[in-house]
Amino acid sequence: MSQAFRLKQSIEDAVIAGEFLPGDRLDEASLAERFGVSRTPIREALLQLGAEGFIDVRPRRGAIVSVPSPTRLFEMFETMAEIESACGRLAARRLTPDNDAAMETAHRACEIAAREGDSEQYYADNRNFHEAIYRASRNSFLADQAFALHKRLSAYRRIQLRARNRLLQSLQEHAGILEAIRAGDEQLAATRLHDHVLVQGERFSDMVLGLAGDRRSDASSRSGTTR
Amino acid sequence: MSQAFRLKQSIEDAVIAGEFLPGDRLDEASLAERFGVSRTPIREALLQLGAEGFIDVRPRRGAIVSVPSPTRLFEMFETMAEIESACGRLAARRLTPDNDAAMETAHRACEIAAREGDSEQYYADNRNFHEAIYRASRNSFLADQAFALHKRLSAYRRIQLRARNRLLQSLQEHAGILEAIRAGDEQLAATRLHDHVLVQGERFSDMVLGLAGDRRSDASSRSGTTR
DNA sequence: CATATATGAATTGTATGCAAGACTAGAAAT
DNA sequence: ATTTCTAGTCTTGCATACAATTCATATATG
Repeated sequence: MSQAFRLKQSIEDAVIAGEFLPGDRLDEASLAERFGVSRTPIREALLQLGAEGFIDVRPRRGAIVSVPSPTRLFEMFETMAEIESACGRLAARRLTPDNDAAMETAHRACEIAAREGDSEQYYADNRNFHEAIYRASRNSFLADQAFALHKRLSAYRRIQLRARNRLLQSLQEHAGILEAIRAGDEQLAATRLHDHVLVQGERFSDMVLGLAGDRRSDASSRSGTTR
Repeated sequence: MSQAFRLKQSIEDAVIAGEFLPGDRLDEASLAERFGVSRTPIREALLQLGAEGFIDVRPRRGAIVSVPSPTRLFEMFETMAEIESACGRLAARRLTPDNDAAMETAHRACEIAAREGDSEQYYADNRNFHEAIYRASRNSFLADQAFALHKRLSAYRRIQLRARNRLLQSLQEHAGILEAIRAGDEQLAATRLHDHVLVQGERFSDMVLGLAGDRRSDASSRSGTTR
């Protein structure tokens, strides 16, 4: 599986790098030619990426880079916010000097990139910072989940960071998150991470989602409670 | 992919049903014979299951049903606890009459199974109850993640629920969770769900730690029992 | 002119064959 | 007796071939 594994990584990298955009078709034959292999390991790589949710493999109709609907995208970011919150909560509870130092290093790198306004560099350093938090949760499984989702959202996060002053605001939020984790304040760390990821999207998504069904506008939804 | 997709489902079901125990080898040739297909779709199914974390495909060394270490298992349950907390928090915020009714129905079913001490039935109804909460988060992506992890842990959860009085305690916890969600108390719902899930994890990892040492030999010696 | 249909091209799904790495068992050596 | 080496067998990884389905284009029909 050496071949297929490398291919999976390569294709995933290409998608993350933006070489294939959401909606682009991932044709088995051309990928096979591009990488100089047969279709078999290409298929295996694509199916694995499909299982991870990275791409969309539709039976008999080929694979495309996933195109989440706006609603789905909100949901993904909201989930990311919840998972990062969890990481921050655990990090605040279990912080070790090692993890503290790693976060500090990553934060410093972000600081430099932000000062220089290098959004491409900030994008990379930002990822390292968040990864440091995932690891600081001292739950490698949770960290894996967080990292996987982070990768899936990278295309959209990148766009988000294009805005210039968003860089400095992001950095400031990072400082606040670090502070809360170091203070061992689980609740605060969780809240700040949540807001950092979701910014103001949460209230908006609540609103959007609320349109679908009747919100719990009190009385009516609570009428049939205990019995 | 019709073939491969069915196979993926079948193999996953077999693993969940306990037909293949953790540590068991998933040989391509015998699976191919069993399902009357060639190795190709079998390989594709296995690789997908591997990407989802259900099984462990080691390059050139074949696939086995994952055997998480006690530490890993605890991490998985802790992650499950965090994800379920998140579902509960959102459910408390967004509860609709539909979702409320679905949870109520599932809860009633659990009640009956618990009273009759039917742990196999409770196992199924319990799953429905938790799924109802996932859906009540009104975040289908989060719900998908929750359900996927729930499936991965099913083998361990099932064993856990064997303990008789655990059924009644579990039911009581369910009631408390429902109450908190209906009251719109996000924090309480999250805490109660967290504890509900993590208690299972802790109990189980205690159990695993108790018989830790033989691991593999234990799994293989039980492979003929099937129930 | 629009819609429906049919035919050919392109693409995916599965089977098979072969090469290469991993496992097993037995012999040799300490 | 234990360990190391080696030969043979078994399993996986990849390529190729063929079958089945979808897609595209052109033609026919109202």
